Order: sequence, then structure tokens, then C-alpha cells
Amino acid sequence: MELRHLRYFVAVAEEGHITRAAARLGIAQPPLSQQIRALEADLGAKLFTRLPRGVALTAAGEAFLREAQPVLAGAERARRRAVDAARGAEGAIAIGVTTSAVLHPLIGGILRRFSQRYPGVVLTIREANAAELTEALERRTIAVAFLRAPVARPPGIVFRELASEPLMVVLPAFHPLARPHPGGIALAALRHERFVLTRRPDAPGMYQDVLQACRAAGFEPEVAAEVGRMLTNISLVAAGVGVSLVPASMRSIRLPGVRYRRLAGTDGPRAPLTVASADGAAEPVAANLLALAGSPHRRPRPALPASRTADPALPASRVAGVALATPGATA
Amino acid sequence: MELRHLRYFVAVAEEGHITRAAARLGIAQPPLSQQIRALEADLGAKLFTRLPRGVALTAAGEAFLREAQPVLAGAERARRRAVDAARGAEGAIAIGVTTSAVLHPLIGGILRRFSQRYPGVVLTIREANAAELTEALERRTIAVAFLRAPVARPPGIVFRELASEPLMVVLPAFHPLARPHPGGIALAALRHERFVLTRRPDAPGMYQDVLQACRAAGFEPEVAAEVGRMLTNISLVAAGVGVSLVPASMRSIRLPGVRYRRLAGTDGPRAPLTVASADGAAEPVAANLLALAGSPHRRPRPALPASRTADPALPASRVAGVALATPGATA
DNA sequence: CATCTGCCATACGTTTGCGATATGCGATGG
DNA sequence: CCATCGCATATCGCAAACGTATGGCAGATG
Repeated sequence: MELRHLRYFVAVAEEGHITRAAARLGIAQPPLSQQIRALEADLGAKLFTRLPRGVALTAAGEAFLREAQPVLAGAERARRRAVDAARGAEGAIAIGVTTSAVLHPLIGGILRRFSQRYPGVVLTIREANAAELTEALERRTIAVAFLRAPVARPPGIVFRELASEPLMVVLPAFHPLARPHPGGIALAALRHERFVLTRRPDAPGMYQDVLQACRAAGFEPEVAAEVGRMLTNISLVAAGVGVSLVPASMRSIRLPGVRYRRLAGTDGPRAPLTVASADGAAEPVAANLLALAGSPHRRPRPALPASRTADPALPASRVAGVALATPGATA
Repeated sequence: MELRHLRYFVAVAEEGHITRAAARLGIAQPPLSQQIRALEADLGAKLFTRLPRGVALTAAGEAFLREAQPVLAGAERARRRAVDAARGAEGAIAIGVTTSAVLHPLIGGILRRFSQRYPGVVLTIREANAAELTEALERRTIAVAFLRAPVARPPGIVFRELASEPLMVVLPAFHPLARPHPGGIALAALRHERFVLTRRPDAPGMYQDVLQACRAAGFEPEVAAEVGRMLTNISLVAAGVGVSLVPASMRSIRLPGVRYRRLAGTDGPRAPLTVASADGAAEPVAANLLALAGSPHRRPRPALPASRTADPALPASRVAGVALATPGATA
């Protein structure tokens, strides 16, 4: 028994007529008669009673028809599911983000566009620091990670910088420097401040970048606190522990008593935004997500003439409303 | 895409190994490789990643496997359902019975054995008089009918007498003839009684038989009441309206104040038990029921030596416990 | 480091069987 | 009674499925 037999049988059953069914199937009548008889012989049961004008289903034929139709539909569904899965339009993907990365509007846009374009994909998002995400990538617990600066570069994991943005000064509202500064705050003006810095255990990253920037400005910063997450920085600044330098998009965190101020100049320290993934044969779903991250939607391309038709794209500062599913376990 | 592709794919997916799957399928390895590749080409999606040792499912393969297995199971189920339906082991049948026929132990036994042997068949039983059942057979509303004496013989309907039994006298308990009669009651002893008879409008049947028997016994019976159903006979006898003659198996109706007495002699009037059905190409389910009715289980066959091993068959007088489903409408 | 082994892919010949064309047979309808 | 309709049968051609033989690549082995 093959699917062809089922297709032919259903056609004949629906037409009640072998010749018409053959026309509908695009084959001649004799082969169709043969296939029907072969099916009957295979089952050991007559499916049709031959009438003078056409054919009619027997009780066995009725029963077989009821089962054959779902089988054919199931076969088509199997094809569709496989194709969808191959396109990456169906399936699941687990990704990881750092708190500071997910606040960047680019990431929000990527996740929003991905979930819109591939509604059949279940997106699981885990939030952790860069070191944990890198390890999760190695274990294949997650397929893609969005983070700031890489803290390790294990083999088999590729990192690609999507964007970078300047660091901003975070100040308590009562701080003298918190008043508006048209040209931004010179880094050297912070030489007597106490700093709250995000600590990445023996690893490069923004911790080093900030230190180097301060040294370039001519002073060694005094560290008031070292924290594990950049969100904590801002809390401590709000508590008056000190000042800090955070990526510009962290402004989305609008704690009371906190002010964000630009740094003076354009050559100040910057925070990268990085996507990391296993190289090798990427799963289609992950490939789609990476493709979306690789072609930043409506990123201004200076070389091109501005002839592209503007569309009602979301303002870049808005964080997209992607549903975040946080799985319980880490392993 | 054919079922063969699904069978092959599932085997390879389950084995994780083309060569082993080929052995399991009883074919050589190259054709299996070809068929898998043909399936992949047909779907336009790779289903396996070729590993140095065996193969592994891709995401598309995983999705396809989840769908392919139910499809194969569904195909096998379709085969089974068709075969069962052809055997008459599955489906539905509507039959009709008269009240007096269904009380006969033979009918009870037939229905009990049928529902035991073919538990997959939904049995619908309708109760009506012989004329209505005959018409229902013509309309194909029912497939088989069990009744007493045929009242009409339309073309295309075949009647077969299954058995016959003597009529018995039904008397009120206070009637002088109700006391035990070792040799039975002679019909002539009823010459002065008033009779309750089952009327079949302008048709042959037991009504005529009773009249003829009385005339043969030398008297014209005085009719006290004519009723439509034999069950009503007994009610009227219990009410003291008169006496009646009913088939012996009607003794199952044990109304208070009613006594059943045998008729004297062996050549008295008898009530047949008849099965009626459409001839032509009988549906398998109906054919099975007729076959069961045609080979009366454990009917004593006088010509054979009595060497058959007795089994704990039910006493012949017991009416089997078949669930009766009475459909609402007649049409 | 060279060799061997295991496994999948490719090549090619054989055969099965599907489909097309031509025709026969039975029943129906005018 | 003849024409028509519809399924069955016969025969042929060809595509495709299967088998045998062989190549190629990557681990495993000594």
C-alpha cells in the first residue's frame, strides 16, 4: 500500500466514477482501475461495487475512506512541517541575553521582528551575565547570545559586534555635575569621584575599558564598589555610593534620584553590542535569527542616497514588547 | 512522496544508521540512501546530517519524524478498518423484531452470539409489527427482520423460516380449564370461549391459522377482541376478556392472573419464526447475522450421533441479555 | 604516522511495475 | 435494437526502484 493508492482511492470515492477520477488525477482510466484493484487485492477486501453507471463504496470502502483522508492530510502536514522546520519557521530556539544588552533598542528590534516573522518558533530567552552565556553556548544550552563585550573566546563560538554606543555618566541627582552640561562632562572632571564598576572576574570587558579611559584622562579611578550586574550599578548610584559609567541605552532604567549625562568629546569609552553563536552548521532557526541580527533593519547607511521610502518604523529608542520566557533551570 | 519513503525514513531515523536500517528493511544500503535523498529532494529540506558514524536527524527531520509516525500508523489502521468492515466485524446494522419474535429464545441466542462475536458492530434494534418491518426492509431502513408469519412478500425480500413452535392456550387463572391438564387441552374444549385474537389487516398470518384450526376442530370461534400486538392478547386475557392462543415462547410474559396451557396432540396450530432480509449483495454485517441465524447454534441434529461434547450453553428458554437500542424515528 | 575499518555515496545493470493506447464486454437508454 | 457509457483486459514503453560493485572520507587502531 502506498500513498498513491490512497490518493487514487479517495479520488474515485469522491467522484463515484473511475473515468472522471482519472481525469481529475491527470491519468488515464485503465491504470486507475488497475491501482484500485491492486489496492483491493492488497487489503483483501472489495472497496467498491461496480455499478452500471460508476462505482459505489462498500461498507469496507466507507470505513477505508474515513481513515484514508486523515492519512493523506497527515502526509501533507508532515511535508509542511519539515519544510517549515528547514526554513526555521517552526521549532524552538533558546537564546541568552545580558541585562544591559537586552536594553539596547537594536536587540529589542531584532527579537520583535523575529517573533513577528516566525510566529511558529517558540522563543526561550534566558538572562545571565556574559560568562554564563558563553558557557551556555559551549554546552549548546542556548543557540545565540546577545551580550556586551566578550569575556572569553572559546573555540567554536563566534562573536560579531553589532553596534557600539558611548558610555554615559550616571550621577546622583544631587551631585553638582548632574546639572545640564551642554558639551558633556569631561572624563577628567570625575577624577575625585568614587566609582561603581561592573566586575568581570579576571576577564577583559568594559571594566578594563573604563580603567584605561580614566588613565588616559590622567587619573586612576577610586573604586567604591564592584558589582556583578550593570543594573546594580545604577541602584548604587541612586543610593549615593558613587558615580558610574554605563552604556547609553541603560538610560531606559529611570530610577528616581539618578541622572545620566553625556561624556564630552567623541573619542570616549564605548560599549560594544555583540552577538555570539556556535559556528558550524547552524540550525535554521538560529540562522534566521542571526540573519536578522546581521542585516539591521533600517540602519542608516550613509553611503546610500536617502531615497528609501520611509515606513512607520518604530522609534529606535523603544524596547520591543517581546514576551520573555525564563526557563527555570540552568542546566 | 509515498508511504515507502516514510517507512524508510522512520527506519533510518530510529536506527540512526542507514546500513542497519537497510538490513532491518530487508533491502540493500544503496537504494535506501537513494530513497532518503529522493525524499529530501522532494521536500526540499535535508532530514539527516551525515556523520562519520551513521546519520543524525536535523531539526527538519525531527519535525518530519513526529508527523511521519502517525501517518504510518494511520495507514495501517485504515487497512485494519477496511478488513474488519469487509469481514463484518465493524460497522453498524439496524434490525427489526416483532414483540413475539424477540421473546423466542432462538432470537435471543442469535443476538447474544452476534454481539459477542462482533463487538465492533453497533447493533440497532427496532420493534414494530410484521407489516412495518417488511416495509422498513424494502426501504432499506433495516437490514434484517425477525418476525413470526410473513404478512407480505414483496420482491427483493427473502423470508426464511428458522423454527416453529406450538401455540398455547392463554387462560385467566380462575378459568376452569386453567387447572393442570396432563394431556393438554383439546382445541374443541374451547368452542364456547370468547377469543382474543391478534389482527393483521387483510393479510395472512397467525390470525388465519387460528381460525382454520378452530374450524378443523369443528367450531367457529367467537371473537371477543382483536388487538394489534400479541402482548395485548395476554393483557386482555388477564383482564378476563377471554382466552387466546399464543406462541409457546410467550410464556416469558408472566402476568399475574394468567395461565398457559398446552394444546392436546401434536398436529395443532403452530407459530413460525421467520427471518427476513433483502436478498442481493448483502452487506457483510448483515451476512454475518444471517449466517448466525442460519446455523442455529447447538440445534439438535437427529441424524448425528450424540457424541458432541456438551458445553455450558444457556438454557434454551432464557432470553439473552442483548442491549436493545430503539431509534426514535421510523423513517 | 601509516593502515585499517566502517559507513555513506556513486555508478551501472536488471527488473519491476506504473502509465498510455487500443479494445472488449455489459448495461442502460432512446 | 442500436448507440453510448463506463469499467475491465491486453500489450507496450519507460521510469524508477533495487541489487552488485566500487569509491571516498573520517575515525579507530597499532
